[in-house]
Amino acid sequence: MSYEQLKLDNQICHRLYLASNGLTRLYRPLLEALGVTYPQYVVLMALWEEDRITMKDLSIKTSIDKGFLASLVKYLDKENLIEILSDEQDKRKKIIKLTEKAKLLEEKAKDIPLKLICSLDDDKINIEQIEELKKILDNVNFAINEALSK
Amino acid sequence: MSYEQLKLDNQICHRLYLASNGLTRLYRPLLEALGVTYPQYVVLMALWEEDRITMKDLSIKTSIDKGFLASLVKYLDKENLIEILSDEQDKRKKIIKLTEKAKLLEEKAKDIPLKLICSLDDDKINIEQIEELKKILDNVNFAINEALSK
DNA sequence: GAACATTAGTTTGTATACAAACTATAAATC
DNA sequence: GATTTATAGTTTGTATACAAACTAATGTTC
Repeated sequence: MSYEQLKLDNQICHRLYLASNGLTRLYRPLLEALGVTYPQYVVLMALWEEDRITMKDLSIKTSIDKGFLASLVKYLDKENLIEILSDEQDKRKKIIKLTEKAKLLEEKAKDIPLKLICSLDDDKINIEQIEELKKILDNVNFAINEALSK
Repeated sequence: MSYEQLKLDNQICHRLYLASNGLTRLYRPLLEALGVTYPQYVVLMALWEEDRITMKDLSIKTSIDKGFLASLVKYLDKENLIEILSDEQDKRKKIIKLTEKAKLLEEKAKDIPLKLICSLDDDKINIEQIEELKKILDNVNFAINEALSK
């Protein structure tokens, strides 16, 4: 007598939840070589792309909540992967800057995305599907952000 | 000088991570009416579909880790949404059973999936895309599970 | 049937994720 | 230029998420 729309198998959200958690678990052993976790790695990726940006900009770029970002940055600082500078113009702002240690890690990290894809059976997922997935997820994420900001 | 494959914009995983977190946030206000969080709601959906199953089967059905499931079940029990029976045949097993209170909640929950979809702008995401997404995610999740179990 | 291996479930420790309340600085308004 | 408002970032509390180590019951092997 269960409602069709409440069945787990009909839930797109549950599939996304499983995929996201599953990928984080797949990343774990690969990231161990860098000594960071998945969200910490996301922060590093953002900084490898654009160094010396504020907490605010880092939060926007990664879409990581400012509160959580504060704890990630605290950890990365403790691990000597970033430095926290203060903005002389605007004393509210903090500028996050990669250390040499973190810059060297980028070289070590560059093969991780490919390794992750390769660990997945390419009979099940091919390039076209990945591209299609990317496009749909961009639309979904856009719609989610729109809905959340209402 | 940043490596292309490390750019956030090229990360399929980051999109999945954002979509999953974003949807959980969108669910939050809808689930408030039930007094449960997203993972607790997943457990309820599993039980609405198939009541009186073991922790093991519940873990398989929801793909929720057994350790985490233990804490969810503990909460649902405290909230009087489930009862925990012990299997007389096999004393290791515990059987999870919905209470009347939880069965009544199903009626209240049945509109939630539609409400969630409706909160998203349908210019951005349509039915065909959702179906396509579902299909691709099934393949991705299959490949992830295969890779994780190696 | 004693010894060993397997299975079901719990506990513990650490890291995520995020709302909400907070502090400090800067900008806007009068 | 004092008052108000907005912004950048921190802290706190609660709930995920999961690995790893654990307990207790069941199966298997000799």
